[in-house]
Amino acid sequence: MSEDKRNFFSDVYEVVRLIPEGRVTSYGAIASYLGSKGSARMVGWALIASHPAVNIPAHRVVNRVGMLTGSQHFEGPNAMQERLEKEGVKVKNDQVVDFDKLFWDPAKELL
DNA sequence: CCAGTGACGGCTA
DNA sequence: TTAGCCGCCACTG
Repeated sequence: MSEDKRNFFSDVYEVVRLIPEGRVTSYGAIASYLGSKGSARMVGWALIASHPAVNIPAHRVVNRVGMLTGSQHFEGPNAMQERLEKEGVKVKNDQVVDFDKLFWDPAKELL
């Protein structure tokens, strides 16, 4: 594993950890903030690699429509949804309710 | 080395 | 408006 890639991973972890409770963001937003716009897949891939290794609220990261596409990669098929609801984020059919209101853009909020 | 796949996103028909 | 295709980047077979 190259140093560059590891740096990218660290950046992803840092941003994800900065997400406030009850708020969510998208892979593309993080990718864009890190300068890898268009490579949202890398963000998701980084989360997979980080999931068992680093303790980060990956459940607060969803796709651009607010769908819990990665719920299957968690401890259970609905672990991600339950965690979100536990933080006050309502989820309906693997899909975040009021996603546009709960959306947390690192490029704006974090600035 | 080549082809297929994937926690995505934007564009075109 | 909704549905489908292509592009990104790294990994696996």
